[in-house]
Amino acid sequence: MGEEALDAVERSMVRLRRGMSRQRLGKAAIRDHNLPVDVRVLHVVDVVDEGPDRPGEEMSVGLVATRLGVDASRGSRIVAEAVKAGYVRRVASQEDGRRIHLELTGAGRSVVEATRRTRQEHFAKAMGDWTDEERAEFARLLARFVHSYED
Amino acid sequence: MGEEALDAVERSMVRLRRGMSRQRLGKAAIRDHNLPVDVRVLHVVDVVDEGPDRPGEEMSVGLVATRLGVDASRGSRIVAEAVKAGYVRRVASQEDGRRIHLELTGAGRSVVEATRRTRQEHFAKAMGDWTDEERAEFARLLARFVHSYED
DNA sequence: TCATCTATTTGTCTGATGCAAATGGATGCT
DNA sequence: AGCATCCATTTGCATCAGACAAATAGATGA
Repeated sequence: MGEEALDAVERSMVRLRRGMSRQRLGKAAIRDHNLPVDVRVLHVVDVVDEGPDRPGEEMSVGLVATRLGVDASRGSRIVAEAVKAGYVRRVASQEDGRRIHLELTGAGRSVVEATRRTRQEHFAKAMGDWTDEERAEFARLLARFVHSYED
Repeated sequence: MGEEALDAVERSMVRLRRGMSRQRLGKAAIRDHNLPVDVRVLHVVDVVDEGPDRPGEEMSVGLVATRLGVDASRGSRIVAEAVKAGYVRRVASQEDGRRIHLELTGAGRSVVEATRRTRQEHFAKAMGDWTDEERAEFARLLARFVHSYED
């Protein structure tokens, strides 16, 4: 049942993953493309923008680390970079002195919007000759897939 | 036009990418999960299994490097690992002494099949409650997406 | 107050990776 | 033929990401 589809999805996913990880830009590329900052910083900005898992919760260094799939210490350093770059601000929790809320700064918000727009253009090009129905269906199925996949 | 769909796709892709790169298994995980070899070796095996870009062409170290999105030197080293692990064999080209063909060994082929099966089960679980039509449609659109995306 | 727990930071070591130089065969020109 | 040049691959070297473990610091409960 759906053997072919499964096979096709698997092959596509392998290639997609490769295509994505190929985008890791080194320092040289960053200089050449005149990017504002390191890509890792952008990841942090994205994560902070996504907000906490549940309402009431606050963005923390630990949560960023979890989302990025890295060690807490690595998370700490990456967040420090983002802060130094001026895209993320640390706000001390009033309730728990160990905890630190992370917020986007104005600059951070612009970066989020800019990168999101860029990515969207990129994807829009990939789906250039699709019908609206196909785009909508793909968006729906992909979201569902990602949701299940994250377990 | 399709603004929402585009936004949804973009967000899903960001998360998917994170989920995928999170799977990078360290040495410890390999030991714990009792994996046969390093994950990088598996990537090489996958690439070699996919075969060359065009018929007539042969798998080379350089092509593997390109597919993996790494430097030629890195490619060379990773291929060397795969060879050492016994999954890939170097075959000297009879036409061009500089060139080396890469082939899967029997063990390499088994690894490809095993990992492919594992991944399929993984994805099958993620699409467990989908209809056959949805799976087929997703497979179709995803393949199309990946194809365009690889430019 | 002390013990313990948790979030974050810092110290340190390993390994991935890129860049540049070296190697070695192929090809073309004189 | 001899030589210059080119290209695929390999090797030397330096850098940076990232994990593990220890240190810090506030919170909480006995």
